[in-house]
Order: sequence, then C-alpha cells, then structure tokens
Amino acid sequence: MLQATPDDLPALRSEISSRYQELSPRLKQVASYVLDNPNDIALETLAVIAGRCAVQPSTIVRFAKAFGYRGASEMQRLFRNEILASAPSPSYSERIRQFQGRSNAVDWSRPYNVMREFSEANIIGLEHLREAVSEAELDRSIELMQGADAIYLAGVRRAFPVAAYLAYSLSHVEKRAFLLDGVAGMTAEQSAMLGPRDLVIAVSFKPYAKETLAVVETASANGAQLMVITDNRLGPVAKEADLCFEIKDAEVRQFRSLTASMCLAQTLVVSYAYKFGPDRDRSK
Amino acid sequence: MLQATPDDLPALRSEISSRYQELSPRLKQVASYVLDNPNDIALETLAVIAGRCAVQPSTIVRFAKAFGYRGASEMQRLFRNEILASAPSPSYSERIRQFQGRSNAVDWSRPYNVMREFSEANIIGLEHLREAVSEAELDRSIELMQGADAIYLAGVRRAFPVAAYLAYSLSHVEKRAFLLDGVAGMTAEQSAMLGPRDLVIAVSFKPYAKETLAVVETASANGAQLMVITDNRLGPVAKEADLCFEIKDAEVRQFRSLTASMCLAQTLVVSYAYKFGPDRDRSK
DNA sequence: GCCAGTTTAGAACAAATTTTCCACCTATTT
DNA sequence: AAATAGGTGGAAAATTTGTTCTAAACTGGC
Repeated sequence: MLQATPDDLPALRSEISSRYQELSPRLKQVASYVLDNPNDIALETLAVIAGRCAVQPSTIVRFAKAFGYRGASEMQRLFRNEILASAPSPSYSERIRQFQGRSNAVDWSRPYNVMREFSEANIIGLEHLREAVSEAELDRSIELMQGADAIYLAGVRRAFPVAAYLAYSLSHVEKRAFLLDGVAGMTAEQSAMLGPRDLVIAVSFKPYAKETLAVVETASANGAQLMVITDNRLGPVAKEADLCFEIKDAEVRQFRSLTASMCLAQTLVVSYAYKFGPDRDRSK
Repeated sequence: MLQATPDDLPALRSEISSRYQELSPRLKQVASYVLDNPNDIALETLAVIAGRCAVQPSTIVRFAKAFGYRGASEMQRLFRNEILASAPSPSYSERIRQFQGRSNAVDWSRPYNVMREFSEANIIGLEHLREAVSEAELDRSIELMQGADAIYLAGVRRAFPVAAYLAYSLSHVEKRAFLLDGVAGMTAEQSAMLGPRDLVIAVSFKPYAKETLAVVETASANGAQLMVITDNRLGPVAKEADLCFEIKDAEVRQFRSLTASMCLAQTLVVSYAYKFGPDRDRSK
C-alpha cells in the first residue's frame, strides 16, 4: 500500500473518488454513501450507517481498512474532526450576540462570498425573466423555428456560449442548426448563403460585436428570418429583427451573467422539441 | 419534576441557563461546558468530555439526569440532531422530486409554461449550489488558477458553453486561457504540450465525452494540474483531478440545464480577477 | 468538633458497539 | 467442469463506552 492513508477529510474524499472504480460492488455502495452523507458517518453508529446503505456493519469496517485505517472508528474520527473544525463552536454568550443584522458590505476577497452574491443575483435574474418575456413572444419564436429549413446561430465573445448551446441542443432535437463560428474567417461566406427560408438567431450584448452585427445585416438583406436575443430592444442588432427577446441578465459589480439567457435558450429548445421534435423525452 | 424534559437544543439551553444557580458546583462546571461546546457534547465520548471539564464521567450522567433524561446518551442525541438539522442539504434530490411532481401537471405545449418551469428549476439549482460548494474548494481553485502559467479549457457537447465562457472571460481578466476546441482535430497535439505549470479545467457531464476524458488523461499523465467540473465525484473524469467541483444542475424531464455550472464558472473568474486580476483597485 | 444530608470520585458493572472470524457464494480461469 | 481467488453475510468475540454503586469528602448546623 503505497498511498499514505488520508488524514483529513478532503484527502479522503479525493482518495475515495480516485479509487472508486476499482472497488467491489458493496464497497462502491458504501463509498457513495460516505461521500453523500458525511454527517451520518460522523454521528451515527456503524449499525445505523450499515442499515442506511443496505450493507453489513462488517462491510463498513472493510471499507475503512481498504483505505488504510485500522478500523471504522478511526475513519469516523476524520468526519468528526471535520465538524469540529468547520463549526468553531462559538460560546453561548457570543452566540446570543450573533443576532446582528448581516452586513451588506460583502468581502469579495472570499470566493465563497462571490459565489453567494452571484447565485443570489442570478436567482433574481431568473425571476425577472418570467416577467420580461411574454407568452406571445415565445409562441412566435417557436413558430419561427418550426417554419425554418435550418437555423443559424450567431454570437461571439460573451454571447458565444448561448449560441453554442443553442446549436448543440437544437441538433439534438433533430433540427438542422449551424453555428456561425467564424472558424477560418468563413463567416461572410456562410452568411451570404442565407435565404428567406432560413432562421438566424443572433445573440448579442453590449458592446455589440461587429461580427454579429454583420451577420444580422446580411441576413436581413437576404430576407432571412431573424430572431434576436439581446439586452436592449433599441440596440443595433434589434433593429431588423422579426422577433426580439430583451434579456436583462444579472449584473454584479460590472460582471454580467448569462443564466437568464441560457434559461431562455433552454426554453426555446425544449418547447420546440415538445411541439415538433422527434420524440418528446429524448435529449442529452 | 414539573418541568418537561427539553426535547430540542434551544429548550435545553434555556433550561440550563435558568436553573444554573441552583446546581451543585460540579454540575455548574458541566453546565457551562455544555453551553460553550455543543459540538464536543455531540461528537466526543463521555470520558473525553469528562476530561475536558475536569470531572468524572459519572458526573455527566448525573447532569443529564438532573435535566430529566434517562442517561447522558439521550442528551447527546439532542446535540447530534442539531448538527444533522443544521447542515443537511441531502434534500436536493427530494426537492427536485417534489418539483417534478408539480411539473408533470403542467401543460408543456405552452412555451411560457416551459420557461416558468425552467426558471423555477434553475433557481432551486442555484440555491443548491451554495450548499454544495465549500469555501475551501473555492479557495483552492483560485490558488490553482493563480499558480498556473496558462489555463486550458476542455469541454464538448453540453459542457462546451461552460468551457467557452471560461476561456473567454479568463482572457478578459488577463489570464492566459486557451480553449481546447478540437478545431481541425488538433486536440491531441494541443494537449500533448501540457506541462506541470499548466492548469486544465475540464468540464464534463454524463455521458462523459471521450474527447474530454482523453484530455484529462493526457493532462494527468503529463503532470499538469487538473480541475474538474462534473456532475458526479465518482465519474471517470473526477478520478485524476486535483480539485473536483460536483455540480448537480437543474433537470426538468431529462433536460438538464447549465445555470449552476455557469454560475460557478462566473464565480471562479470574478474571484480570480478580484484577487489577482489586472485592476484590483475596486473598493471593498 | 461532631453529625445529618449532599455531593463527588472512582471502581465495578452492564450495555452497546466495533471488530474479527469463518463459512458460503460468485465469478473467473484453466 | 473443477479449482481458485476474492467478496459477502452473519454471528461470535473483543473492545469500548455508558451507567450504576459505594465509600469517602464535603457542607452547614448545632
């Protein structure tokens, strides 16, 4: 046994993950329970844990030994220490004093706080999405998609993930979809072939990229249908659009997010798939 | 004994406080230790607790009995339950299941309903994200990013938008970032040049794409640092990872979303930018 | 300074939990 | 098809842990 036995919980977790494949079926069972329910391991007795993952107590011991411990108890100590370390157990008097309102000055040097802020902002953004997008617009968008021979996706920089997601998932519901990705500088050639039976979905946010703008103009000149996902109805890309979704994505201190746009994209694909897709419960 | 024996921790706390004065010296000693170190009571053995407050084990038992319990173990159960209740978060799967129950009654032929469902599911997913990602993992991820000469992003199919977003936005905070995009089938050549001073961030969800798996294996073989964003710690890509984020993205009727992963990506970039980026002069 | 009532320390005991062991099963190999 | 190796379930053994008990110490009143 070359590997030193893990002596803290993160180490054990990664050790379990990396050796998971080579474990026996019962040990795999224990492994995933251990990773998912650390608190149970810390607090409950072996018999209880064993019951919860439908295994004999001896199997837990075997599991612990497989990772180099002398017994299950020694492994449990790791989980207990983790709890002791994570909750600094403030004294009772302190705990009472803790009823102070949470300060709104968040310390951004702690990544965890950044994540809390973003998830919060994104939640608000998603709630807003429901009000900002009308049922009529959505219905129309599905019609447009359905009526098109093929759908071309345009979006660069920040908007690129949305366009890429649309291209990928539309293909997966068996809609002909092509990402105008600009590889080898072919965008002009690709968009020159757009016709009235094609739909272009352009995704563009401020500052509006000239590449996307060029596609929009070509599409419009050629009489192709044009759907736009943007952050401002009055922006340059929205002007020629047959249908325009105005999405105000979450923004925290100048960092704009994409969750609302992605959610809309998902909605478009799934709604299309449900109405016109090949079969209604297959997508990856 | 008129007073009913407290059956939750807050009740016990106030009971201890109010009867503190009438307790014997040794029991006072125990009382204050119990109030100040709830975690110890929950996790440690009676002998250890006794040692910590310089008392005999039997005294702890007498203390428990003084408050109406049948023994010290019964009192410990209160403290253990408190821990289980405060840090559960196994409820995600249950919430999702509840949500799906509601969701099945919805008429999916109306796109507007689809959007409502997705935004709702994504909100639940974002709430879960906060519980599922630990501060230590985030801190470590920023370290890894900071320590790398360059960051390479791997992710195809559904995971591609996340990888693309990371590549784009990392470049914008002036971190050398390259998307292993497989254009012209160069992925093998590109990843062969990875070295120990490089960081690979691989994004991969079930069913794990072999392209990403190949990058992961090459990176691992070459000694490059490896950070993984995936949906299962026990999946194939997580095995070799130096750091693994396990993200359970929202899923509605088999359509999986990306919002939580995107939110994490955003967090990584912004946290990095705040700590090490080009303009660190933001207030707060 | 001595006595009744309480409280306490420590050991003895009892219960519980963990660990070991062995027979049986399953899959793989020859 | 038989043999072997590894994995598994279950029960017995060993250990740890919780509880009880008793003698001793302490307290306050006389």
